[in-house]
Amino acid sequence: MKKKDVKKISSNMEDYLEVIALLKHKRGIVKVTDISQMMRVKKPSVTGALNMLSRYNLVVHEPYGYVELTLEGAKIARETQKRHNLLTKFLGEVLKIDLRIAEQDACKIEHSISTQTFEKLTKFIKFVETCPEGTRPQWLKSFDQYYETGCRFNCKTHIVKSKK
Amino acid sequence: MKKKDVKKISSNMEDYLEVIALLKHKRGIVKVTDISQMMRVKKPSVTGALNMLSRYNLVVHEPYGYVELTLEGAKIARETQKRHNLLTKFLGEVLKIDLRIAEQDACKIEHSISTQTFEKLTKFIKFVETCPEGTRPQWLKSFDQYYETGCRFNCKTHIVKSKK
DNA sequence: AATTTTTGTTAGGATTGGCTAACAAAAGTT
DNA sequence: AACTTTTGTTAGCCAATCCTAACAAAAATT
Repeated sequence: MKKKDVKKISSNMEDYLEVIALLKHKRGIVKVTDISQMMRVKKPSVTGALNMLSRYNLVVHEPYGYVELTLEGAKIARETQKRHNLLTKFLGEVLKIDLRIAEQDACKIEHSISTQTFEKLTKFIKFVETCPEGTRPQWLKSFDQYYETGCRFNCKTHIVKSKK
Repeated sequence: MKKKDVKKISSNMEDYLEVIALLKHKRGIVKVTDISQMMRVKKPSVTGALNMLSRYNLVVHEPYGYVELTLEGAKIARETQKRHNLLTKFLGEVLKIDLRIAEQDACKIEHSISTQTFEKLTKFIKFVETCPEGTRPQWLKSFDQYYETGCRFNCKTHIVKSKK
């Protein structure tokens, strides 16, 4: 099956898969009620979503039984979570957005970013995290200050000074 | 009317408003066919969307007439475009994502970012653009290299070297 | 002015996704 | 075992979007 033939599922379905994976991980079993609570939708909506996910072969779900992800479903869930975590990290750690808001934004943006953006951003965060200067690179601290005060210290000047 | 009372419109409606504003700006008048082409939907879909936007008082549209944005509609369109441009800039100029892809991503993400993220990112870009080192700050060049080669030159070392 | 072409609307249908009310099944209690 | 509570499904409804086919209005042509 070529890439072009893979029917893309909706953001919504991605969200369901993500939640199912999370519950599976946290509790071992996945029940309609739990999904319902976590997704903040009523139970019939969950039943409906599960039917659709079953049609796409992304979950296995016998009526009144537990919910299981298929391999394909688990894969999509993992990928979605990866995007989610990446974005949360970028917004939270790099930009220092409030965690709650970073989470909310990540939750929505996660369905929209291209592979290329995902990869660039991954590298970018790695670039920030592996900075030899310590936890937070100088230039980012400089940005923090710029954001707070509207002023900036010149990177070069600063470093030269610190060597005195 | 308090903020909480403002009924939020869908991403879709935001897109229509954005396109209408764009056409208004480019051609002076806005016709169903143009919207249809730019949105890549059929004309009946446009008629439908315009009816909905009219109900929300975001456009004025007499049957068979031109389309006009109301003040409120224009405001939403402007804000959406601002988010769009910001994201395109960030992805394109900072991360150097291919322009086409940056555009596509921006187009989707623009509907999802919080005010806080918008503002932080705005400052971030300003921080990058007003860098005293020239067009592209040293740390970003360093990232470019890191992305290309997987290796990084130490910022301090580099600067010290360049002073010899 | 009559005809043709273009443009826009209506009517009717599909899909996704959510809801309530009512019922059925499973689990827990006495 | 019988009853109650919890859990899950079905049925039926609504809204947002999109579509096609058919029609109506406006614009352009002859």
